[in-house]
Amino acid sequence: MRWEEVDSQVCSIARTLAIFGDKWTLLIIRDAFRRVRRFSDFQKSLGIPKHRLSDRLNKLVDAGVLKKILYDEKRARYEYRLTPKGLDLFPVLMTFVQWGDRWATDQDGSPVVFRHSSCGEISQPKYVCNHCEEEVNARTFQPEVGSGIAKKLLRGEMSTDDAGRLNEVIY
Amino acid sequence: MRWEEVDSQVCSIARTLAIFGDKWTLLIIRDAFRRVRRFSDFQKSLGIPKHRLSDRLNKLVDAGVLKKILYDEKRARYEYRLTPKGLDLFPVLMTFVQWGDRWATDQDGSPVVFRHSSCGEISQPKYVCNHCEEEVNARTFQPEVGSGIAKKLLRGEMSTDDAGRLNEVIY
DNA sequence: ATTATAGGGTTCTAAAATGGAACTCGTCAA
DNA sequence: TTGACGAGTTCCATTTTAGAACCCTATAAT
Repeated sequence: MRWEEVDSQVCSIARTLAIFGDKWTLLIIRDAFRRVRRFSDFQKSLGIPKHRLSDRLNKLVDAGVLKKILYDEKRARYEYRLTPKGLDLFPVLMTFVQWGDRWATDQDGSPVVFRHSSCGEISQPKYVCNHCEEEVNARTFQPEVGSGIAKKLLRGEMSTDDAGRLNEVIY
Repeated sequence: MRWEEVDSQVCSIARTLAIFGDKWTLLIIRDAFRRVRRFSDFQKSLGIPKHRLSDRLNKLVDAGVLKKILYDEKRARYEYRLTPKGLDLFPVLMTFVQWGDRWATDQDGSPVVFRHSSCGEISQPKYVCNHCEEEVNARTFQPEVGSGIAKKLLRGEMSTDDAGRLNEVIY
């Protein structure tokens, strides 16, 4: 595919990357989770050029990941806040944190740790099957054709070739 | 920060994005999990220009995420395979899949579903606390200064200002 | 009343990243 | 001997980015 077609791929990873697959966007989201809300605060925190930030924020609002909330009517000033769609990125950020903690820190260790307010412990969350609660990994998880592909095959909008290799695949 | 400084940020998200924060890299990783291994197969699968693919594969090898395995001595042909460091990206990809399934599919639903071979069920994995096993979200997870920041504060390599807002933060 | 400042945007140019096509260079198979 | 394959490279046009300067409105300071 060409990059402009990425978001029309029948692949949730590709479609998600179509929104977040650039240098800055996920850092903006990270800051939003840290309660950064205003244009100038994002700019200070990230050091991103203004027009780039402006562009990214608008795209995230268009994508429904952030919403603008008026806080100064006269000057038309807005805060940028996570929508439910944006808040749902929490696991994405946490997997980045965990991977970075394991593979991309210096000798000082994890910059930040997380305390789970429900149990009070410092937690390293894990990714488990919602049926048996066992931790999952690439070897125990096999992809199968889902409705998103199956329906397109039925309607003849996809070739089995495109969908083909799925059942011989690790992940 | 400027982008070149991103990987020196004391932030695991920033450091992870320094490797994967571009259009193609995570799609290459996705394909690697799908057992795509050879240059031409990546190219066919992705439609990425060859020199771009070449560059990305080399960077991933340098980063220790992929390794080259000789499969044809005479012609010096290599396969690209995930290292343990690369395999550890599985949760990252799965969170992308889940977010995309929830927020970026058409009406046909999830393109791909996953069966957990341990229990035999179609699974929607969830992210749980490793102590109490409760599912986590932004509200129940509070960041605290970890050793990576604490040690730098002690050595005077960071200002409390940089570390400051951590304890009033959601995520 | 005048000036300064904050917040948010634009516009311009130079530098970097990207895409597309053509070219190379050993093998291998017909 | 010719053609094709796999894995690159090289060159050039296009797009994306960064950095700086400039603009505009409304409040705050003198």
